[in-house]
Amino acid sequence: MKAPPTTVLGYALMGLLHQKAQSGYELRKVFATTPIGSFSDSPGSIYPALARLEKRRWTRAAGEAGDNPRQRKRFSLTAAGVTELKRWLALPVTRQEVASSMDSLWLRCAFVQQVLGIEETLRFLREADREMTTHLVSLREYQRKFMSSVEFSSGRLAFECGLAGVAVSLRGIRRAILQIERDQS
Amino acid sequence: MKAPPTTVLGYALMGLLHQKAQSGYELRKVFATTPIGSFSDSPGSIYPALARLEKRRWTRAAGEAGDNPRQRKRFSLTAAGVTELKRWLALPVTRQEVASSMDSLWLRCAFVQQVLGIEETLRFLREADREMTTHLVSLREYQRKFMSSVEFSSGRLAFECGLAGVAVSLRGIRRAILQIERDQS
DNA sequence: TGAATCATGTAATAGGTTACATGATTCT
DNA sequence: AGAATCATGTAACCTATTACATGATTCA
Repeated sequence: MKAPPTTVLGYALMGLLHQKAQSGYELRKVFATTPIGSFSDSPGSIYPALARLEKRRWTRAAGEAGDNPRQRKRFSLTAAGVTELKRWLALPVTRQEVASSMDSLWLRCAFVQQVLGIEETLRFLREADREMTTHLVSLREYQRKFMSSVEFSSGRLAFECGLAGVAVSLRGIRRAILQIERDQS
Repeated sequence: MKAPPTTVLGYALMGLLHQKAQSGYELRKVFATTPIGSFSDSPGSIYPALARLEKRRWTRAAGEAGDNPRQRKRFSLTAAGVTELKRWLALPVTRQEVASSMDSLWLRCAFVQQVLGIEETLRFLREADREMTTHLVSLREYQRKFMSSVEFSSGRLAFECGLAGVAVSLRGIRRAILQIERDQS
């Protein structure tokens, strides 16, 4: 239908810039040295992505000394950038995101509390809970219907690990919900 | 360095064609209706991918009636295709694959036993065990060093779920190894 | 001063996504 | 016959990847 405003990488960069203004090089190091999603740290992905954000006026680059383009730049979110980041984080959790874009969901999960606050986090986690529960049910149904034959068991292993991974994530989310509810009362 | 022979999608198609010769439409339905990886079922991805495989002589298309290009085709693996699939499945499990291409690893896992047999499956699973163990250790080290501060806990949630997911997968793989060893004796 | 690293960028290429197009078959 | 679905394909666009290029800074 309509093209999405930017890519998951774009939102990852915006989330990191929301924490603090940084240079492209520092952002690359985050991707290279921390287990935040699985984004490439290659300059060929980061700098074009930053340029796209700048063209949208969601970020602003401040050259630290003079206007030499080869100088270190400090990127920061604009007000419009913060708005867009918030919009993306507040987007409803869909069945499709849970089924085939868990990386995007985890990324939103990583930023939502800091950017939107605890109320919205709770809403977000409850939505994730609901959608993942549904997804898990349909995975189990599929397993019952089509994976019951013993055939080749490493194929089953792949399926079961995927299923177990979803189940674990769901448990984590439920625990987080309970924790927040406990803290609030 | 050098471009990979084909994409993960290409190997997914080859793995499915190894099970049985199928049409592009049937392959699309597999992606649309089963939880095998998260490949798009759009014709714009499947048919070009099949065409690439055919150009490499890894698959052959047999038109079922006449040579009308709009007729249903039945794709099957050639001998060279089987060789290439086996080569890919036998590739060593690397740290990098475990850290940022688990989808490729699960796909290999799903096909390895059927295509390479039980001996190679055991070797594959043991390699995966080794690399995932190492990865898990480094994740825990990162957690100890940088995630100890309480800061924003939904960020921690994302990290911990990722970590728990790896731990669960690893348990699954170890259980599979034990199962195979038990069956062999 | 020379080497390593910091820091930003570009060019070529290839793959995926969306939307569109087209013909064949099946069902009512 | 008309509608729905089966079935394959193409075109435009965008993004990521790889490799290369270039200048600035730091440190021995």
